[in-house]
Amino acid sequence: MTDTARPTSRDVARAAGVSQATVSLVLGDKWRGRVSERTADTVRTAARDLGYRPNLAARNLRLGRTRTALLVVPTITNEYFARVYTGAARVADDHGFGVVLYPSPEGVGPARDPFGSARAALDGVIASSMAADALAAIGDGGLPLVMLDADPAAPGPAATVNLAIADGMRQITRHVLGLGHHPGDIAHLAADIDTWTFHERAQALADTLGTTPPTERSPLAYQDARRATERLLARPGPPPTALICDDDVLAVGACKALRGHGLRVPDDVSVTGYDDSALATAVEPELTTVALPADAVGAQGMTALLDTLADHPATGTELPVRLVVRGSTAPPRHP
Amino acid sequence: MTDTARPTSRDVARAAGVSQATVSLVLGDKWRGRVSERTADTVRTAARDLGYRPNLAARNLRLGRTRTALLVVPTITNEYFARVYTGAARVADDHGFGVVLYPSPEGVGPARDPFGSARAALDGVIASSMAADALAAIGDGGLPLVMLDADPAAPGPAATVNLAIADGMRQITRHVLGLGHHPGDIAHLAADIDTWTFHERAQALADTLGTTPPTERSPLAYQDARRATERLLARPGPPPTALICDDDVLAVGACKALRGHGLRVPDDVSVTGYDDSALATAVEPELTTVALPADAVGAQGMTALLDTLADHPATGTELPVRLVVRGSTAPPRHP
DNA sequence: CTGTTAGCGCGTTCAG
DNA sequence: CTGAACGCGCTAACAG
Repeated sequence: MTDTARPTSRDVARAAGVSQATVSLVLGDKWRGRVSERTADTVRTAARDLGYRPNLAARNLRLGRTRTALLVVPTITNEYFARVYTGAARVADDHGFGVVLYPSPEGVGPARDPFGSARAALDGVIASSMAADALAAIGDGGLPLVMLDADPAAPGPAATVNLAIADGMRQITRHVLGLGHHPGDIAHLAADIDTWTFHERAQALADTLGTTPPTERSPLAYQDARRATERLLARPGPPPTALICDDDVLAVGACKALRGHGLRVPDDVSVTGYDDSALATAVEPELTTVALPADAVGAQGMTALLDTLADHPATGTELPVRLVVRGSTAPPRHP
Repeated sequence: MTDTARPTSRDVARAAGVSQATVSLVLGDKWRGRVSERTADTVRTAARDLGYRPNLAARNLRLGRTRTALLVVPTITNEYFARVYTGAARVADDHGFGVVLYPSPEGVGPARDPFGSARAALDGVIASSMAADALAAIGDGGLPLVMLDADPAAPGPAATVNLAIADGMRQITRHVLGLGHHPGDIAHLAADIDTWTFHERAQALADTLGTTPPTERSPLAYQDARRATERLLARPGPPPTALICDDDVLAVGACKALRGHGLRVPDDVSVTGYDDSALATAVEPELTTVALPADAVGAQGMTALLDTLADHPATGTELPVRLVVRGSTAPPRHP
């Protein structure tokens, strides 16, 4: 009988012999001292018997808010964003909010109308790791916006939650230098993505090395990273003794390419990742990388949005990151 | 100026000097021969100038449908589900629908009120790879339901889209047997998840081997798979010469454990995965596995839901899978 | 303690 | 060809 028309609150009222308003009060849990215990129970029973579910569209229209936030991410195939979502969803749930995930179709580019496609009616938007122009498209929605892992100097968003991306890159670079690698022997496998987070990494790396390292760019996929690494190895001169990668995925692809050229990790070439995804400990050797508190980012982002919605002054935050040393880095063979 | 109240269709009407109805007709693209070209243009201009966006809640309430489907998945940290989503979203978009992703919080267990948490108002639900009892919770919503990768015999859903899971397991098992592995030397690293898809795998494996292999169960995570494999190796008697895993993630964890015990893959032990995720070619050696047409599953699922919504008779489908032979399998050392 | 009333913003009649 | 009027289902005021 799934074809039965859905009962409305009026149906419940009729069945319970009360008015719609009473139903609303009882089911909305605001009847303390306004409706008799017995009447309340009648209403609840009637609702249950009819299988009543409030019509969200009507409720949203009436209340003018939906208790729903949109989380815009560049891609869904990435553990980091899954963890951001988890953190955001947890906080949201604690406040009776829902989170709808919107993977920006163009990857990192301008989100093509998130408000049309993610058809939900929204109270606010959280956007993670988006390019600046994508931000513009989103900011246009007129909704409160919290940016995650994006340029804190950018205008528009009500609040920003950031990671100490540059600090992480400095830490890992110093770790490699500390192992005895010469600045001139270090190369950079960069993500071919035009966002703040990756600009930061390149900048911090160059700053810490005191020079701009040989760099190849690659999309965030194993095969691409492999090819990019091969381009790096094909350059004239001796191969680097250490390869600093913008992401664990790139690092894994790099390891494959190096191995394919008869180079051993970490004996011949040290490799570092960034993110500390599950992948980092799945491969051999395990990756030296930078751990990111992804769920804290999501949680803080949702908290900031909730604060904004409640007219509390939301501000910018920066979360620390942590160097994780594992087996993919070692002193250079010829110190 | 983000604090400006959002303009309504009435505001647009006022600005354009026409009535609300005219605005609705023009913006709804149903004005051919009912509104003058010039008036229509005035309306469109006014709407653009004001930055008008129709209020979804009101529209949904009026129309009684939301053009939104919910896709329920057991976990978001999985490439397979990301691909299912992509396929579903593509088809949905072609039909003016949106897809909201709902990662069932309890993993595979009963989804705790997907209609409350995924606050969107919904026209239908697509659920992938869910346990039977979770299905019950969802089916209760009274919404059209399409099940993906679930027991086709289960009652309830309007339609089912399935993979030839058993066939895939038969193919990969025959491949291993064909390499010369003895049925008694083959072990099974099973997913510790109580769903149809994994029951099928175990059943098909046992059927093809003609016997129930030594089995360890593990959650879908590298570390767990590693420990499970160690338990397998700790069993009395000679180690297996081939290890058939329910998933690529398990296979990768197994490879780590084997290597830790001084066993080489595939020389000492052959290992197989299932899914053909990006991971399968990221590790060394690359995994022999079964490729799943995940986006086709999502696309078919959405098509079936759309058909159901349009009162077309939707039926069950089964999609073929494909064995992919790579470097992780080889003949046993002592044939 | 309970019922009546009004209106959220939209799309769709029906009368002009 | 256009505008006025109605109601989707719900909840917040207010009246009894």
